[in-house]
Amino acid sequence: MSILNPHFSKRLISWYLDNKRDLPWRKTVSPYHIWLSEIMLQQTRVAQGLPYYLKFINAYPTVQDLANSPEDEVLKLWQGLGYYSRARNLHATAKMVTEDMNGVFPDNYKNLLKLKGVGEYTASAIASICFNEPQAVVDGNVYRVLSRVFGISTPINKGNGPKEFKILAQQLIDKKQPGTFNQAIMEFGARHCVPRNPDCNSCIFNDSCVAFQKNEVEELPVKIKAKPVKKRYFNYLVVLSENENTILKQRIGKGIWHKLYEFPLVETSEEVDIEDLKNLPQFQDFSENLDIRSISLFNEEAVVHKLSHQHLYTRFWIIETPKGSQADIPISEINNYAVPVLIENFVSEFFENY
DNA sequence: AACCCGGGGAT
DNA sequence: ATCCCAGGGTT
Repeated sequence: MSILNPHFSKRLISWYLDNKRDLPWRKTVSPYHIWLSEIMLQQTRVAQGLPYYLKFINAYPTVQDLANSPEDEVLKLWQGLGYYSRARNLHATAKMVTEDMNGVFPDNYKNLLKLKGVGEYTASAIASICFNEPQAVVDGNVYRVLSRVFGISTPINKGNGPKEFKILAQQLIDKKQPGTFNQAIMEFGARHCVPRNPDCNSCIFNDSCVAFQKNEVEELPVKIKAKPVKKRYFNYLVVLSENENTILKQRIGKGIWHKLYEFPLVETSEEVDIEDLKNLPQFQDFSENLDIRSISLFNEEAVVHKLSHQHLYTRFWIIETPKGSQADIPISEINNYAVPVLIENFVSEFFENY
């Protein structure tokens, strides 16, 4: 017999009050601050998101400040945090709240869901924490805690798995303190019921946890495996003019790093040498109106930039041009542009002693 | 329903 | 290497 509501929530919240971390967004119920923290923490660890949260509330004390900032500036502050659609949607929502909603966030789950970048999880988090609405959150922590404590082997990322867990979480939530319950179950998953080697012997649920009793803790939750990563081959064309200018392009359309900046890119299906590169139509388009004095390869060994779903084998080609070429961005100003970490790493290495 | 979207930390 | 992280949008 598994643990029943309300014993589950009482035990959980008691644990939380004794063990919760002291985090800045736990000192407020301001929808702007809670919303900002929740967007940043999507698929992102607290330790990684925290410095960005502090940067943002410092740069943008209010939603109006965020709305009035140029998108490029928001992306620059977001640089390095990944999943950049979050930053674009964040900015769009700030403008919507400021311009169309009189600067006031929606105060309930249903209307919060209408905001760009706010899905079921985030709407539930804001509604429960800021407005005391009993909407249960279901994130990676919740899947893990519930699948183990209740011995549920339904895959969390297939079919009606998500719905099944949402229903259970909704049955368990403490309707008098939904925000505390939601944060408690996530904190418990993050700090105690961890993915690997959890300390079940000291767990508050070890008298009732189905997975512990059946020795299935390591098998839960069940998750369908992702497809293997794709390999891609990037050749960045790093222009260096005699007067120390370069060329940056903003990425457009679909795909990774939308709206971030990078050097002109030639993608190939495999690694290429300098002669292959020169014969590629993309390179010929690039060099059409460019007076190239020399081309040299910066890194013989490709830099492998690893994303969740693709590995980018990257080589940087240094292309020297005379003064007054098309290169229009002073090298010293590259740092003003939002660039992928891959580019940032190259820039800091290459130009460190330039 | 399947696929795409980053970067980093833990094991 | 592999897994996972306070998920959401698009197709």
